[in-house]
Amino acid sequence: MRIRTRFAPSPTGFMHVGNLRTALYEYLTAKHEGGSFVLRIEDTDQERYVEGATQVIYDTLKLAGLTHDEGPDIGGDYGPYVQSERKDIYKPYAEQLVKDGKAYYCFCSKERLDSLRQNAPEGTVVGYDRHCRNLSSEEVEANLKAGLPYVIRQKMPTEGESTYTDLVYGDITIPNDELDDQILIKADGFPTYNFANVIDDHTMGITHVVRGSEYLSSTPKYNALYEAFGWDIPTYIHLPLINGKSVDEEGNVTVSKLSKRHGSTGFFDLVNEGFLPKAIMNYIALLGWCPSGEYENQEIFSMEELIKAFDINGISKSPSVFDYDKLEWMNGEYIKLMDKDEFLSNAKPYYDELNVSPDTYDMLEELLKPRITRFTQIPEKLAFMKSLENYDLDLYEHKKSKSTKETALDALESAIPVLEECDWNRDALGEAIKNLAEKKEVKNSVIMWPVRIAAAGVAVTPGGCSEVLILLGKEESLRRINIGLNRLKGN
RNA sequence: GGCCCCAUGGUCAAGCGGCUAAGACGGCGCCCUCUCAAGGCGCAAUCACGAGUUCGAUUCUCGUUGGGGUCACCA
Repeated sequence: MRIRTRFAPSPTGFMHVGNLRTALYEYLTAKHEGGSFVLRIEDTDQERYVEGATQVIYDTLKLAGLTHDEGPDIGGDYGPYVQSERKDIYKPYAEQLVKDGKAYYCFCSKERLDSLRQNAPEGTVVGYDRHCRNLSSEEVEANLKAGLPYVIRQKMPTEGESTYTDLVYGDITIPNDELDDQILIKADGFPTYNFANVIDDHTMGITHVVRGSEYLSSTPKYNALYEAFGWDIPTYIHLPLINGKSVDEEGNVTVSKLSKRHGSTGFFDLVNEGFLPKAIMNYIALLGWCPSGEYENQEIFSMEELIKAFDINGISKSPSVFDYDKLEWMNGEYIKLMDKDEFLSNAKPYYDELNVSPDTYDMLEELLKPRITRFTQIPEKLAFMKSLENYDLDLYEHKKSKSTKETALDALESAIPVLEECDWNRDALGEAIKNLAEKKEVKNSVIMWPVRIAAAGVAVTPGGCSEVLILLGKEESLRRINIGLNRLKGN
């Protein structure tokens, strides 16, 4: 059997990383077996329509590297792939069920349903009371003729229990009296999500339904539908949820569904913060799934490797906490793996902002690669290049480097003429400073420390003395060192 | 509240009756070093609790506790 999975997001304009991980697992489930990955847009909720939201979905999948084989934008043999364009196919199915005595028209008003809920005994939650389940056909006819608004509900069994098998969670059994007579067709004529989902999955030939574990307890409702139509029930793969962790003012740690208060949860929010799509996908692949065999203990995976390594048996049952620190680390790993071109194209916008000389691109890559975990950190790392801040002279004091204000003054004074004569490249600068230190019979650091401080005006710089001087250029470096010298002299 | 699911370090997690209970992130320490990183080496830190099954339970069963999910004319 050729596996077919689908990603069925609703166009809300926002792609939660949890949804994206579901999409990833759907993609991997299909691709690992050489199957098809289908994109379907679930837009049956007309009130929630958001302009341009579908584009966000396409953009996300593209950036994330999840290439769908069928979808609204590329077509396929099972279209249309947008539910609102399929509107007309759902109702006949529902009416068929009514004809078969497996569903019924319900004329209950929203108000009646609300009061039903409000009048429920305290602390309990009640479902629909099946008021219209046994209306006589005359009553139904009359109501329809009178133009009363109606929905179509499915008759659910009221006793016994339902069991199904999930590939991750095993056998799940739910008492049937927990199952409501669910609405299939809404008063606006649109199908409910549940109903459309089943019709679409079946008519699109979906073999494996991969979704979040929040559907675990409502799956029997879906199955009841498959059974009512006499269709095969798909293979279910429910995924553990992704949580976030937060600490309140009193120091209490709480874990709950990943949401904004834990940090960014939108795919594009993360991308805008500097997280690379590949790193995000790699990270969420490992959230709730663990590779085994030859891939055991591997952390960095390309999409191709994920496809090869993916195994449903490795999916865990318990929810996991989204760890931004680990994502940050992984992002840094991806940066380290970049080749020259890729690194530069990512860094270039920030370089341009600082008027970085192309002569220093290679050196900057070398300096920055181990020091950044996101490209957005570049401005902060190179802030010293922008201007010389009015730094504290105590910076010249450094015990380990054996630097004091006195030695610093002397170092700068003697370094200036040397630097003025020096070629402005790494080797020459390094050599010149070493020679100077040798001549003065001091440690290299006695010269390097104050020169770097004078040039940068901050204690922490990416790279050392020579690198800082090169980044600033000869003229600017000497200007700054002279300023440092004057300040040390007390002017 | 009913129902369903889950339970190994701070986090991701391996384990699928017998192990000094992997690995990674984070933390800490050391080395390297003109700063900060990176890198190398090392350390600390986990089987929620209680019964039962068994020669032997992290692993199997039951219960307790804790956590999560779900009970819409939302998807």
